[in-house]
Amino acid sequence: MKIATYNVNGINARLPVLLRWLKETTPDVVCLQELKAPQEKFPEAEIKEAGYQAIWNGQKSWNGVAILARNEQPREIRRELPGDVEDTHSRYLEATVNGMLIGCLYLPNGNPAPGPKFDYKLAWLERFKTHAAELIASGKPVVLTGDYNIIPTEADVYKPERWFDDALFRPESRAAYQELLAQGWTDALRKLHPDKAIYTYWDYFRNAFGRNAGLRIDHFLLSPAVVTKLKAGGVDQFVRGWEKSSDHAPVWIELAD
DNA sequence: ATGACACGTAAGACGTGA
Repeated sequence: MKIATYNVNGINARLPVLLRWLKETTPDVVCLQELKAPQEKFPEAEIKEAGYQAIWNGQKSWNGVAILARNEQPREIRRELPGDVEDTHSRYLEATVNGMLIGCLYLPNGNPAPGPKFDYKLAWLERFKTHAAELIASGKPVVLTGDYNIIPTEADVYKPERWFDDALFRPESRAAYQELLAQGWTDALRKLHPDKAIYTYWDYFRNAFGRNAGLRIDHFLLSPAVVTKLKAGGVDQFVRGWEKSSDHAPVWIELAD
């Protein structure tokens, strides 16, 4: 079973790239973030034509998440992160596919920090930690994947000193990520490649991709029942080099059946 | 310190992203 995550930065702007990537790599489950499309503008027909059934949580202009499954209908569990009825951002979607619980998340960016946007990020992280603790306590196989907007360590950024004051790398953000790991979650890509420089995002400016000036901010956190099945994982970096690419690349893991 | 690029919205810049 291959599970992938991809921040598309606009599902309709990215549709040709998305369909090409699906066709070439045929993941079984796909979590998408930054749809940047309202619920009714999701390209359901094209996705279905590609062999995927989908659930999605759209929003006009910003945010938006989706879960796709190949030849299968994802069974929706929830479309909101619990803990704040006032939160209107479409940033979380949860479903079961093949008995596996999949959480698809688009964590707030949080810049500029400090400020209200950073406060929102930290509050979202608190809610996420609470929910993650409940999920891991269930003992079920759970995969929490998406754009975390957190650079976990200095090994996950091309030039750490440039990012110390950024919301993605500030101590509060990194500490929250470590607290998730302390709950018992495993960072799948880091476990598979402990010493490798792995990036999942390269900004559009200054030829960042050509210089490999990247960040690792899209992650897979696995519950213990899933870690035992982990066979492989990586970044489809070649997709970032395509015409009209997102600034993120798809990330994937392969699990034993 | 700034801005470069891309997206959506909406019809010209502007807010946002990371």
